[in-house]
Amino acid sequence: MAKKITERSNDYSQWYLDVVREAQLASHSPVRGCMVIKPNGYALWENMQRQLDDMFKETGHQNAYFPLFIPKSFLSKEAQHVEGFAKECAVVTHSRLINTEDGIAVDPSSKLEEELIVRPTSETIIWDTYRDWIQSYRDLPILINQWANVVRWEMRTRLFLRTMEFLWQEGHTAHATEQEAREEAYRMLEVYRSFAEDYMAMPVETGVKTESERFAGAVDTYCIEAMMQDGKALQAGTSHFLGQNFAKAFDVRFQDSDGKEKLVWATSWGVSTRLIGGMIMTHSDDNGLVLPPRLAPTQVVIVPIWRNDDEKASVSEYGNTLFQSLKEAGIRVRFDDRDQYKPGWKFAQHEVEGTPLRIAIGPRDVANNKVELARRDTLNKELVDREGLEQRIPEILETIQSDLFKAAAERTRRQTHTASDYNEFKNLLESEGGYILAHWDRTAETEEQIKNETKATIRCLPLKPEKNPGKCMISGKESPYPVLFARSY
RNA sequence: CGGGGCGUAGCGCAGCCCGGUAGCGCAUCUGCUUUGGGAGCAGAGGGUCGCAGGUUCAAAUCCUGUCGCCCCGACCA
Repeated sequence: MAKKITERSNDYSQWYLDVVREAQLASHSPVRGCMVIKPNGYALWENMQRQLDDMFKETGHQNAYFPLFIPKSFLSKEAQHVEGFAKECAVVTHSRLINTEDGIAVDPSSKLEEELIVRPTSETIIWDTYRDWIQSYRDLPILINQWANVVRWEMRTRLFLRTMEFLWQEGHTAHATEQEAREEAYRMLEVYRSFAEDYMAMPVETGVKTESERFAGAVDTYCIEAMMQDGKALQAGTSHFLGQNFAKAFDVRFQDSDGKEKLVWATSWGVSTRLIGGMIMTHSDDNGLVLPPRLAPTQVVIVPIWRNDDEKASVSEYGNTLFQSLKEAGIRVRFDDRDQYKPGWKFAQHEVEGTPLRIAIGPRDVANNKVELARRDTLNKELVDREGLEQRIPEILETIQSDLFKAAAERTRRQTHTASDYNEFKNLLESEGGYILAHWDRTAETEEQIKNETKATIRCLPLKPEKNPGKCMISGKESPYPVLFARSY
């Protein structure tokens, strides 16, 4: 009778798909690698958007919107950038369809003079535009964000974690000095860290990427990395210090206060619907989705129970009053009084959909002035007084929020290991998975070798490293501090 | 791009080997009884069996081709 969710221990990948389906977050579309984000999933994204957007505004950014299509010539202006994205671009070549005997076909006569790229990211078109916006240091900084969809022609896709089209935000900023741009990149990384930890309840490691993992066209890529329950790491957000690479490529100069003409300094930063995948894999269990209260579309669901019309009348009134009162207290609450479903069905459904807190009320509770509270994260049930719920429930929600974070942080700690030599490294990777801190000589060759031999990559060089110099586990050369390895999504 | 799987009712699937009236569960609709962890009974509606050829008296089933999606590996957020 229970919903068919594969157990995590049995098949983690299938479990993930089952949760996404049963929680009604998204479904596969007829188009390979693309998904339909269903209302439950989109509501979650909207809550993330709202919070992030506030945080961007708080740090001085404004939203704008740039085109979906990018002239092919733009993309080739920055050498590293085009190299990084060339292999995964959707290209628009024609503008018209015609009817033929076999149905519909591309009209050969509608071939575009200049082909258009569906944006994989917007640096190029934005920097082409910024050139016109910037003349003087007085025009700087430019602090812009855009909410958009992007397309990357991926070989292998997974709902939310990697889809060919995904939703994201991309911030693009222009600055007069290197220091200012670097500070911006750090600032936004911190915004991401705080969003991940304080709202998603997902503990993250902050760090800087190695050259091979760096964003194409960036000087430095900073990231937040999160550890999933199956021991694989997820890159959850990135913030790039772009140096003057795009300013050079698009000839974006400004006249500084000293009268000299200079190249502009840049950053870009983004998080995507991938965060939803990360959140699922951070908190959910074999019963389905578990959501942090701060982002849950519905924080509290009230399920009424009755056997006859009299009970229905009294329970409905009791429930409705509670509903109104919680709503006025600013809680995202739903009174699920649908008559076509029985209470047991609703319990199970809200559980699989991850609603953080359930309130059940029946005739007994009405008589005793009580309600039954059930926490989604712990599955604990408790009979409590109706009195004072308006104050108590926000507290419980915050407790759930912080308990989720603590549990995930504790799990991540357990999944973080230290390897003193390569053998131990490989053994840990096979037996435990998770993060492995190990010494590395900072050469691309060693990094490559480890990746080829173990499939583990350097997730990042932690921004706040342990201060214990050592020797690279491969080459034996000096390493100022251990770096973070893991297999990843 | 390799390897595997799948396409049959809204969803999940069986049927295919061995050709012979297209089925099951869930969902939907009607009625009655139910409601503190996914209700029961009775009845009803719903299908170009992915597509195109072929074999045959007869094809979901056999043959050939083709399209698509999913999963696992090589690239990436």
